[in-house]
Amino acid sequence: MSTAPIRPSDGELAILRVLWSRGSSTVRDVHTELSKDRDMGYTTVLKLMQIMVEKGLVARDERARSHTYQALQGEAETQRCLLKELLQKAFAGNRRDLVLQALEAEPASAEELEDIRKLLNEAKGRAR
Amino acid sequence: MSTAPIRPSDGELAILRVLWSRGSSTVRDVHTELSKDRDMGYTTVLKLMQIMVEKGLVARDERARSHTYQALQGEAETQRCLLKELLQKAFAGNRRDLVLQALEAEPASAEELEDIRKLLNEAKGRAR
DNA sequence: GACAAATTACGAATCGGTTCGTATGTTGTC
DNA sequence: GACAACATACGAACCGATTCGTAATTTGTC
Repeated sequence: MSTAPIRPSDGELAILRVLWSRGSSTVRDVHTELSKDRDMGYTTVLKLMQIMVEKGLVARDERARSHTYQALQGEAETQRCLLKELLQKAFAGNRRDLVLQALEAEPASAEELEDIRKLLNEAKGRAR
Repeated sequence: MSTAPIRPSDGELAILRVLWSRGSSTVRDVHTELSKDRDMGYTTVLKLMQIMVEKGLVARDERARSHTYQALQGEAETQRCLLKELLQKAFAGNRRDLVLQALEAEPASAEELEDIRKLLNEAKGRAR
């Protein structure tokens, strides 16, 4: 029923991240939030969000003078989409290698590893 | 001592993949290999590989008439670079979530999970 | 009502990546 | 040597993403 997730660009992803964490937000909200990291103009964010509406990435509520936007696809869904793409392009579909590099990217704490081990056990329950 | 890995574009990554698997190759070699999947002109591949030389992604041996190219950065190194980038941009640095989505992207076989579990144990040995 | 502040709309410049046509040079064959 | 096949070099077009300036509109304040 739901369509396949749309692959957001880097800029779009940054905006989605804000919408996921803040929920419905105005352009000003998003711009304020993003300005903490990067340095971008207000209308740049506005334009990007307008494009995202066209693409179906976000919905716009125009009832108030300041339109509010909300993400139309979930965070996990989007992450999976991007990860799948990288898995194919850079890892030839080999998930074992991907997890390996994820663990080696930076030293993992014992706690972090324990967290991941739990995930693995849950996945094992579902495995065929 | 070695410089940080260079982030290859999608096209460059496809070429690197060929160089990693075939070793030193000519433009023709790479073009033949890539033509199995996509449909791209010979000079497109040539141009791309020339640019990669400029960027320092590959080295070119011009002694023979058909120049041969070889990758200057390793596969694992490049994978880690790309993964790290995605980890920051899409997962806010949360590796647990990344592994979670990797496992959920497609159902994993018990064998695959066992493979990954082994990785985890090795990482645990190194953890602190 | 007049003015300042905030907001949306939109065209245009720019940039990196990609693609390809064409020019030019080299090699091998008859 | 002439020709065909193949190689490199390179400019140019194109595309999506990004950025921003400017205009037009609405709102709030005095």
